[in-house]
Amino acid sequence: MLNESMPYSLLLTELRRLVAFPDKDFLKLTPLIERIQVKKHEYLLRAGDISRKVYFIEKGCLRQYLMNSNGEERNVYFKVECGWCSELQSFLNNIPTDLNIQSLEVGALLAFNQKNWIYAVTHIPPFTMYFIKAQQETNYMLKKRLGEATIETPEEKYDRFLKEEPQLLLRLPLFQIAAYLGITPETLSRIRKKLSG
Amino acid sequence: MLNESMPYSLLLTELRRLVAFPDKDFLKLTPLIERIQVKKHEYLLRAGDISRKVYFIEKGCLRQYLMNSNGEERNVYFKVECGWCSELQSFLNNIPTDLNIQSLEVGALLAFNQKNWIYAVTHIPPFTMYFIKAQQETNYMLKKRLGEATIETPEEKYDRFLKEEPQLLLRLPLFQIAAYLGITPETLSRIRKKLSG
DNA sequence: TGAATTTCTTGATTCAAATCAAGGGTTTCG
DNA sequence: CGAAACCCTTGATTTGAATCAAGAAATTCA
Repeated sequence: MLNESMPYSLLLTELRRLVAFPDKDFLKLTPLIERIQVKKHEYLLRAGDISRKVYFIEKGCLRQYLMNSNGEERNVYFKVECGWCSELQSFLNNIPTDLNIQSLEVGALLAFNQKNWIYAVTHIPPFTMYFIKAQQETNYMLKKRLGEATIETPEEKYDRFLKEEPQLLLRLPLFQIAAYLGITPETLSRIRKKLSG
Repeated sequence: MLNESMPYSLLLTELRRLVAFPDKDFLKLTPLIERIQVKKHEYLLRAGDISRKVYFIEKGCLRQYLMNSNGEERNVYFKVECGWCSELQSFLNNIPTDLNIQSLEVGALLAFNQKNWIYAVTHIPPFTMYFIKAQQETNYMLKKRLGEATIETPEEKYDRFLKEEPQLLLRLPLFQIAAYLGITPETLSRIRKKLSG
């Protein structure tokens, strides 16, 4: 019986959060995985490149972001321990991406390359089902954030952030949070002052 | 050999856009499908309810939207012929949704209930793979729209809409487009006047 | 440790889009 | 067909957040 002290235990725990994942299937999965160490501020994917890996975070924090022609950035999401970070549009179709993935901390990642990921998703049924459910979660989060992005005031966005993702406040610089909420650092600073004073 | 004049041909065409879909698998799929006629303005899902169906549009136009506590609405997306419309967070987990799905035209839909959909995705491999790819497309679209929602000006948003989804302009009222772009109908009207004059 | 860099705060000002308001046009449907 | 409801446009006004600017604080790393 696989347990929590073994390598890959974080991944197994995450898989079992959404589906029944028999040990025998997990033993088919682990040989497909590569370990990667990342530095703070290291890039894992840059706009214009083709995504070659799907990442699972054992330790650290990644951001996925878009940049417009003026060089302004918007963070699509942050992912931390037990989260996945990928850009499948590019990864699955071998086309250049518009998105960037950057590490914001020293981190430890698990990675699948294209061949191994496609093998896993087509030959390990519980992984397939896990993946569909995980994609669905991301999808739902994005739909909600898209609605909120244009309907909420800066203060409402910050309140929601505090309520829903307070742990991120402790590990991210405020200007990254501003770029996530879609407001300027100055506005964020003023909201925080107002709420504290 | 299945062909384009049969029932469900639109669905088959769409499935084959993303994966190889053998006739024998398609014949396993079609018995799982229900046909639904919808009226203009009919609701297929309301916030607070549990989603019981996944819809494929043969004819018509659906919008998926969020409403805030002031009753203001934001359209997450519009889907037309050959598109899917669903809220899997609710559908797969049997929990109430935050989202609404409404028909904007008289329409003809194909629908899967929960039991049939889960059967299809677990027992018809090409459908599984199709679904992962379709989810990934939605995901990518949402990430891009989320970034654009907070970084672009109203005029840039309308320009992009004209460039990327011009066909929607011809079939939707302008206030629905405004609620999609995240601007007021007045602002949209002024942008259009400026561009035409 | 300390200089250099980066990040955060605060103030003054500007401006674009929201809001408020009202009239004209169009569609719906009894 | 005609009244009612809905949708779109235009104008006047307000306002909240962006921008511009500068200095303080914190962090990085040689």
